Amino acid sequence: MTNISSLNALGDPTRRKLFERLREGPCSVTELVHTVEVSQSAVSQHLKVLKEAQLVRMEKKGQQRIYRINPVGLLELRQYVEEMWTDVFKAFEEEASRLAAGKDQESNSAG
Amino acid sequence: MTNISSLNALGDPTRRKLFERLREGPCSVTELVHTVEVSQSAVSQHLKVLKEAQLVRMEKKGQQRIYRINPVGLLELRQYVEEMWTDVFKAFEEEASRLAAGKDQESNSAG
DNA sequence: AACTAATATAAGTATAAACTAATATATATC
DNA sequence: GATATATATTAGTTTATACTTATATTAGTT
Repeated sequence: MTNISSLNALGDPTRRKLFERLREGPCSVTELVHTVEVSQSAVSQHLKVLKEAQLVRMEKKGQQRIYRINPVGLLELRQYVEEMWTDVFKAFEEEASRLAAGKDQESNSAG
Repeated sequence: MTNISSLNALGDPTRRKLFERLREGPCSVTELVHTVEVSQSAVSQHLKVLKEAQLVRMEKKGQQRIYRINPVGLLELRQYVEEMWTDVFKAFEEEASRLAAGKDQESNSAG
């Protein structure tokens, strides 16, 4: 569970920009290069990372390489976050009712 | 939208471990140090990053500092992912029906 | 086959970030 | 107030990674 590559991949702001550009629709590498301020080489390297995280996939079209979002990685990420969210929400609900019942138990035991 | 600090914070595997430990419940820094294989100093630094991303919050208890998950950052992350997911899902539905309707339009226009 | 366009890969460099050791701070206890 | 415990912060080092330049690959064009 800890080794969730999509989180790692989206940790970088340039990759996030690329990913968010792709959310608008599939496009070529050259187009993607225009959306960020790094070299074509850097973009290709970022795309590789995103691809390995299954956040994007690639399709050949003539000389072009068309990239688009791959739902697999995003789904993985989504499930991770949802699981977290459910747990945290549950924990907070429990704590809230605990506090509502008897708030100053801890301060009593301390002082 | 691109500058989402929770994604950045959870990009690091050590911080993810700490965060996931906290999901099980609040605990002190010393306890957190035991869950990872880095120094106490490193843990404190990671906690600082997580705190700045509003993924955790801290509360004093005697000499101890009790950390727990802060839903704010997680909610932010959740919303980001959900928005992505919705868009991507929609795009894929559209594309699927487009493919079902007339699959070989592109190959016609190319050749 | 030579040439161009689009992209990927390799190699090296620069930068950021994670880490450690040492020290400072805060709280508690004697 | 001295001492111990828990944690934060500082400074410096190491490591990872993002980046660039140059080159290789792949596909299309003449």
